[in-house]
Amino acid sequence: MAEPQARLDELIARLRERGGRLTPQRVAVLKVLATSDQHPSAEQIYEHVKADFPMTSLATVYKTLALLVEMGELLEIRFCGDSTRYDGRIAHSHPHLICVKCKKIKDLELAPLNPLSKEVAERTGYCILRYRLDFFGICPECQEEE
Amino acid sequence: MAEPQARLDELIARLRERGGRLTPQRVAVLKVLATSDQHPSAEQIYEHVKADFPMTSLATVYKTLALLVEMGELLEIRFCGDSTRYDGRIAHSHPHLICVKCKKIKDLELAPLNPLSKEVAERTGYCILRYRLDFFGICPECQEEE
DNA sequence: TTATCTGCAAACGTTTTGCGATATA
DNA sequence: TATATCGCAAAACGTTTGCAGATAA
Repeated sequence: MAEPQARLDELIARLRERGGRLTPQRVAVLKVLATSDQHPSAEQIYEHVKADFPMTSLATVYKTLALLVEMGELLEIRFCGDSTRYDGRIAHSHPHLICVKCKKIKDLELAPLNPLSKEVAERTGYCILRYRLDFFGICPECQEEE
Repeated sequence: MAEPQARLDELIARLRERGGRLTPQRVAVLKVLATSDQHPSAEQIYEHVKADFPMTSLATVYKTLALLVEMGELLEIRFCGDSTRYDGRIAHSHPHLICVKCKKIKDLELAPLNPLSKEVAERTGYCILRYRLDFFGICPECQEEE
């Protein structure tokens, strides 16, 4: 869990290193990603960005997200029936806890699976790039509502 | 890894128990699911089914898949940028190994994560329903091509 | 016989694209 | 100034839906 400001600075630095331009729209997207622990969708990011930057388009949000994913600075979380959610605060593989009712996504602190990744690589001959570990369930709040 | 025929019989039995009708289109879909270890997409299932059943529609394939998912007899595997893939042979949560180049999906035999699920449930108060553990990498064949 | 299921075609939501206009470096 | 990036609107894509007709039980 990087500090939002530190993470924002990091994202800006990475983009600059890459020779990318720092347009206000992009910085606004980066700010949302570095700040939010809600694992927002593209649409949600767009809504946030529009709040203090009304002339931004959804297409630009998507283009920025695609760029960051390609740079390895953004994790995509896609699960069935819903739009892709993004984790820009922690860029390395880590487990998530997803509520199937309210669609809330939380980061989970667990022992990293890197040793397991290594074992899988050795056993299968695959070059493992990343993993996804997601637990699907019902959060305490949604359990109460039932 | 259930025997294809046994798994097919099982799927048919479950559908019958549920009061569902065994139309030829449905049985053809079940057959593909019980037989294939390729984790096919809806489109791929449709192509297979059309081979010996040309008057089937893609909508019917989707409807049958949705029914089986709801029954808990089919696992959906969705990853970014691609269509949903289905695992009808092993219905309980289990890890997969996905090649990001050729999109091949293989079942992985690992110690089950049920103890970990339990730990997560206790620590978070969530009621855990299932999990997904997917390793993304490049398979030996695709590594050679590079 | 009748409720479930089918095929069709249109609708849907998300994401991507092509373009001429704009603004960063 | 040059070119990366922008907003727009249209297209693409996978998936779902409504409905009239067909069919399994």
